Amino acid sequence: MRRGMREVASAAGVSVSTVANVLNNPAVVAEGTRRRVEAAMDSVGFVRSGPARQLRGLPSRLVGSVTLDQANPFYAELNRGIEDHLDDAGCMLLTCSTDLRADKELRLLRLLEEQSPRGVIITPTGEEPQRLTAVVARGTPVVLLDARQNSLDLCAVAVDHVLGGRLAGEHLVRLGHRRVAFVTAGPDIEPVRQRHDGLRQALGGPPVEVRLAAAGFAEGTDAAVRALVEAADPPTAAVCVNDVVAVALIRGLQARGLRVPEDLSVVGYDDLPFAAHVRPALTTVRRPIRELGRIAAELLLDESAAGHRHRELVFAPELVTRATTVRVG
Amino acid sequence: MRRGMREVASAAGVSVSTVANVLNNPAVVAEGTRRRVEAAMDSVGFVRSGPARQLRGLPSRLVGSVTLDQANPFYAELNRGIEDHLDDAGCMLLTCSTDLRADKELRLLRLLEEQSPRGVIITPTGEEPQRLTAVVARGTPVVLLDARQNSLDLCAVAVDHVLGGRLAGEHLVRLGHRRVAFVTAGPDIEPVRQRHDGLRQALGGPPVEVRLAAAGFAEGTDAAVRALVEAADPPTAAVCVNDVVAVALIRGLQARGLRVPEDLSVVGYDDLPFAAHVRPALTTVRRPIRELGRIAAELLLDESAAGHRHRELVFAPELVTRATTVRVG
DNA sequence: GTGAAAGCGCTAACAA
DNA sequence: TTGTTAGCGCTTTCAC
Repeated sequence: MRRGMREVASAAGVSVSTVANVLNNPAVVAEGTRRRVEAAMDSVGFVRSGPARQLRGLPSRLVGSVTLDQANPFYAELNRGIEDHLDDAGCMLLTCSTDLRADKELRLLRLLEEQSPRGVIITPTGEEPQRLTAVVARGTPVVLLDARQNSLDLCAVAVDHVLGGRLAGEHLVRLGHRRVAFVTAGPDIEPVRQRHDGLRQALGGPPVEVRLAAAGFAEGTDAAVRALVEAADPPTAAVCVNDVVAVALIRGLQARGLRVPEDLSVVGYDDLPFAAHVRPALTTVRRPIRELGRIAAELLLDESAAGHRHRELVFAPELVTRATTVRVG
Repeated sequence: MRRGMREVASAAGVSVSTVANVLNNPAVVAEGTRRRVEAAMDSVGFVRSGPARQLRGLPSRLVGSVTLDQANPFYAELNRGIEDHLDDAGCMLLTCSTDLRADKELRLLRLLEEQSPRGVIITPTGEEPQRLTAVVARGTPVVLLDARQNSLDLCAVAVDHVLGGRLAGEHLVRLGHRRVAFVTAGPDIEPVRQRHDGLRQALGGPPVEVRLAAAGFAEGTDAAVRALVEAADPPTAAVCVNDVVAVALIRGLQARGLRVPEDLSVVGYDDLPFAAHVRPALTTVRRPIRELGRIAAELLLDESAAGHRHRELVFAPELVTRATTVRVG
């Protein structure tokens, strides 16, 4: 069934080392022999064995990507960026989703390590790096995504979320908003806290905090929306932790007969492809998602290069003004 | 750096085969020895080598997924379904994107084969199965996704797109529409032709054909939109090849000052998560995307089971009526 | 220019 | 109950 170098060798009437030479050192083999071997490869349907090469200690062509959820459009886009860069290098991407569960992350990292990948790009579920410490100690290169490097010395690709939160806040302040909510869903992981901090800086004080019950498009928004609009001194604007939450919020507001932006201005985060296409079009904070993935892949592949030095790249997000924010009295 | 069974063996003062027994046949090894070996595994940081196991002919834990574009929300969702089922079986997913290019597909299939995966789940770029024939002949299990099985005898997970097109068409006919357009982007691959056929059946005649310049959310819609609305006898409704195209169309219409659904009813396809959240909310044809992925993974893993018989599963899509379609004069 | 041989980490059949 | 051994497909010296 599976034809290897041995089959090629016997079909071409040469030894396996000659076949190996054709593959790895073609200059050294005679023209005619080379042709014969190449023909034999075609006719037997030769497929080089990656596992065997790895066993010999050659660099693996596999790279792991550990995100929160590859179905989430943000991570899907990110993975595509990673894939694009890896593809140029003949490498392939193993994608996995942790669902923000530390135990699943741990298990996935183990599984990944067993494939002896060239490295792993990870959006960590938590800040404590114990899980990663072991992986790093065993020599698997790790690139952090959307997480600042901490005790571990690693390459990292990050976004300045403090700036992102500040951009959103300053925009609203410029429009005259004074009471502003920060709307999240799910746990307060580090990037979320940073956005919160930035927003607070811009407002000169803490925002009103609102938490939706789930991260999905329209799940569990009702209670949060009610809390938001029925507050004693209701906010006039809301900064959301991401575009998905923003859309869920807008939908919840509309369901209660409230208008965006007239009754509440809303700012998203990420500028996912759909952000420009919901109605009203979403004002949001953009980060260059695919580029983030590409750079992460680049850093990872560079780990194996001689004289590699770990680097941390921080991207600056930018405000994209659309139709969900307006000036307030 | 990387600690294997040998290191564990010497740390525990046993032979490698005893370590192997602890791993593969724990019942056979003495309680005390087992504990000693397990302790040694922990202390040296043992990671089992997948490549070495594969070399020995054990089943691979890698599965390839070849889609058009993993950043596309449809395929992202699909891959998540695949991942979920694979994860239960301790397998991992290699995702790659062909961008509908046959040459890239071919190259990716080669790369995948070199990893000797347990199998490959593929949304083929074209109908000619030559590329796949070779893969199948070499013994790699292949499951077709969104493609009917053809000359090759393979497992396949498909959606009845003729029915899908018909559902969209019948809905519009019920609303009194007579002139209906079919709006596509990109090449007419088989699933697209099937939707077209279904629509034609419902209409009792061919739809007006409109092709957007690109598949992206809002790219190149302008000319197509103009052609659509400036036709001598303009259609009153449009069935789109997918939700992304539908949103692009709606946006193009709105940009020209036309209203949906008053000036044109629009039907999408897929019911992607955002479909319910664009405004007006999209009437569309739903298929159970994640489930499709799960089943595909299930079929693939079953290929290695004794007595496996190839199966083709066809899912029926269903119409989801929202706000982009209305009754016409 | 070509081939023989050793060994990567593991498993499985057999020996002790 | 544990150890010895051969070999999976490949690369890499080193001889020829």
